[in-house]
Amino acid sequence: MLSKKTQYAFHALIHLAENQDKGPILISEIAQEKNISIKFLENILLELKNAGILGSKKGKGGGYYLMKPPKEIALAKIIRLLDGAIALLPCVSLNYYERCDNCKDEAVCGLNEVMSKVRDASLKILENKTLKDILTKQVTI
Amino acid sequence: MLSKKTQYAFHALIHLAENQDKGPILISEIAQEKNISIKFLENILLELKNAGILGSKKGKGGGYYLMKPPKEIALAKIIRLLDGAIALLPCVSLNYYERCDNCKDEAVCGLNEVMSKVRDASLKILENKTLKDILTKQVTI
DNA sequence: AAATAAGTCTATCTTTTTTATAGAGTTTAT
DNA sequence: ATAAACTCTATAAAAAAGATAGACTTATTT
Repeated sequence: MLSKKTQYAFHALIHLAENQDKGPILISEIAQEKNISIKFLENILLELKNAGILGSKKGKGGGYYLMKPPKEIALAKIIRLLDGAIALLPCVSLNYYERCDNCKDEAVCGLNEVMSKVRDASLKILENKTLKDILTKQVTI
Repeated sequence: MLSKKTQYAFHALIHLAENQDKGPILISEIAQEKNISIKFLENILLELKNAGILGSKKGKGGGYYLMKPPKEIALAKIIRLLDGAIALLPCVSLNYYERCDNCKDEAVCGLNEVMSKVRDASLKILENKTLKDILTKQVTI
C-alpha cells in the first residue's frame, strides 16, 4: 500500500496539472480542494520541489507549479521518491536492492523469481503511465 | 514492500513444504534454517494455523505441518492474511476497500483507474502462483 | 519603506505499525 | 513423571507515518 504521503502527492500533482494555466497555485488551495492537512502538504510539495518536479514562487502571488509537462512525469518516479521501493521484496528491487537474509542463494530462490515478475508487471504500468494519464480534465501540454 | 512478517511466512512455508515427508517440523528448526527469531516466528506460524493453512501437533515429536498441498496455497492468500491489501490504494482494494477522502468521485479518478490496472497485473500472478511454484526442491503433492 | 502574502526550513511530537521478547500454561510421547 | 513442544497473552522497543509549530525569507503592493 502506498503511504498517505505518496497518495497526497498524486492528488496535489493532479490539481497542479489541471490548473497549470492559472499560474502558481497556493498550497492552501490544494489542501482545501483535496482535503489534506496544509502543513503536511507543505512538506510533501517541498520534497517534490527539491526533486525538481515542482517549482515555486515566493511572496504575494506565489505558489507551486509543475516544472515539466504532465506527460513527462512518470508515476513510478513519484512513488520511488516518496515511498521508496516499488518491488514487494528488497531482494528484487531495482532501485533499493538489499540482500536476502533468509536465502542461501537468491539465484535459485523461487520466491525471488515470482516477485521479480510482479515487479515487472507493476513497473510496466507505473513507468509508462504519467501524470497526464491520471488527469480528469485533459490538458494540452 | 511486504512486511518482514509476510517475508518470514513465505520462507517458513517453503521449508515446511520441502520437508513435508518428515512429519511435523519444529519451529526451532525453521528459525535456524531460515535465520528468523524463534519467538517472532512462533507468532507467525500461529496465525497461519488459525487461518487453516498450517496444522500443529503438541508435545514431544510435535511441530507444524501444511494442511493443504503446496499447489493449493496461493501466494495472494498469504499476503492478504499477514499484510492486508495487495492493492496500492485503499480505494482499489478488492478485499480491504476504503473510500477515497481526496476524491470527489472515484468513478472518474484517473489514479483509481491506473492503480486498478496495477492491482490486476499483480493479482494475475499472485493469485495463480502457489507455494508449489516457489519451491526449490520439487515435491510430488 | 512598510505591510502583507506566500513559500522555506528545521524541529518536534504523537500515533500507529512493525518487530521482537518474556514467561506462564497446556499437551503429548515415552 | 518427565521432558519436549506448541499456546497464549502481555508487553516493550524501534521504526515509520502522519501531523503540527514557529521563526525565517522573499516578493509584491501600496
